[in-house]
Amino acid sequence: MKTRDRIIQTAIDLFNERGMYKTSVRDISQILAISPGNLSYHFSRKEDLLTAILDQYRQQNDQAYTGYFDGPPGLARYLDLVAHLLRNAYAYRGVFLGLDELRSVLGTEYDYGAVEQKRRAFLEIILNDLEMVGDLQFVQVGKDFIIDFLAFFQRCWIMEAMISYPHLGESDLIHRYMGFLARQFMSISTEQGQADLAIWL
Amino acid sequence: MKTRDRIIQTAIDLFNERGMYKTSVRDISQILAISPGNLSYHFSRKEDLLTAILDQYRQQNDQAYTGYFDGPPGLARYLDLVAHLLRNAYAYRGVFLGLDELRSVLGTEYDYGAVEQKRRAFLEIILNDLEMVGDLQFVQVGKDFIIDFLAFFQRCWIMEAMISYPHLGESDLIHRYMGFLARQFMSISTEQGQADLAIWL
DNA sequence: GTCTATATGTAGATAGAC
DNA sequence: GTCTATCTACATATAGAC
Repeated sequence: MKTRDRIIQTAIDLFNERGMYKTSVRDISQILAISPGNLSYHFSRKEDLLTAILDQYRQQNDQAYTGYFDGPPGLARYLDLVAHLLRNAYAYRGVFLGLDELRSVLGTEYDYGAVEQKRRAFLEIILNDLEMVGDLQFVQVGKDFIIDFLAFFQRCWIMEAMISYPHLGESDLIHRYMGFLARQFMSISTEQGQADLAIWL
Repeated sequence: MKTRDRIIQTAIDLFNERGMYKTSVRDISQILAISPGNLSYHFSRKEDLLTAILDQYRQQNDQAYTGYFDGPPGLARYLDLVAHLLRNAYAYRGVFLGLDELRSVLGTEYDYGAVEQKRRAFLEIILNDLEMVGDLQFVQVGKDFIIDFLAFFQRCWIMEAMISYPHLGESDLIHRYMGFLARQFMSISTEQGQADLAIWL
């Protein structure tokens, strides 16, 4: 494993354990038994390291989406996709809790607006498909609202999870928040769709 | 105004403008034209300052709740309460974005679990009352889910707002997120209740 | 590419004079 | 209460050996 990748992985681990705020680049280099200067060679600024981590996260999410679109649309498969996305976010939770430091990167190096747009575009396609195959129906609750809800949920659940349930592990959190999501979907699911929700309730 | 209170107010302002991460105690003392040592006299650690700010925020929220409970229950009055709470959160947005630093305080000095419990207890009373007076009905969507939703929404909206819509001002954000909330309430409102939602849609 | 050594600027925090 | 002076730790940057 290349030093660059080992730095990224160790940074993710430490960010998750202690938080970005309490993790110095010295801590990272110390655990890796490399010099701070060496770390500086690979990532001249802490923000560059952050950007690299975000890129890796985004890549994993893209793969998850691609996997979904490779198969037939269906509520069960979509919920599996979301669970996959939640697990990805959990793996990078330390970064998302460091919002304050993150913002400076999101504003400049990272085109967050584009990511946001893509996510909403995907959601619209997915929901349309699920309506088409008869799993969802948007009579009482509108499609636009559900897109807003899903965007909100996917972006923020990990923060609430770490604040409100810091003692829970990954699987408990996934179960809790997928259950939350499933209950929201109850209001827009057909009878056929509701069958797919059952395992998450 | 006492120096202590001036420190708190200046800190809130700077946290909102630049974020906690990029605001040093030196910055605060410089704007106030006092020495860093003097600031340390009032708040020996930056975390103590954070705790004081959180206390003030919590006090303002408590007042808002008290104001609601002083009058008759009703969906319109409840939505006004939420709008009030959102405005409070906006006023302290810098602190909430500093989640990473916040966590160390929440875990130790600040009994966040108790605050959380109280909030959920309030929500249950409020929703029961609104059901009683005929504004809400929990047939398709359960009361427990709505409590989870409201707790999630109130805790996280400001973070999504600052990430996704950093260019919007207070009133635009309040309008947007109250609209989001109102659309969720559509699914649990009686005809009588829906009249109260109209102004937020 | 990787490392040591080192330098600079800034952070939070403390000690002691007034 | 307020100040100056100072301590320690950190992020960041650079020079130069291997």
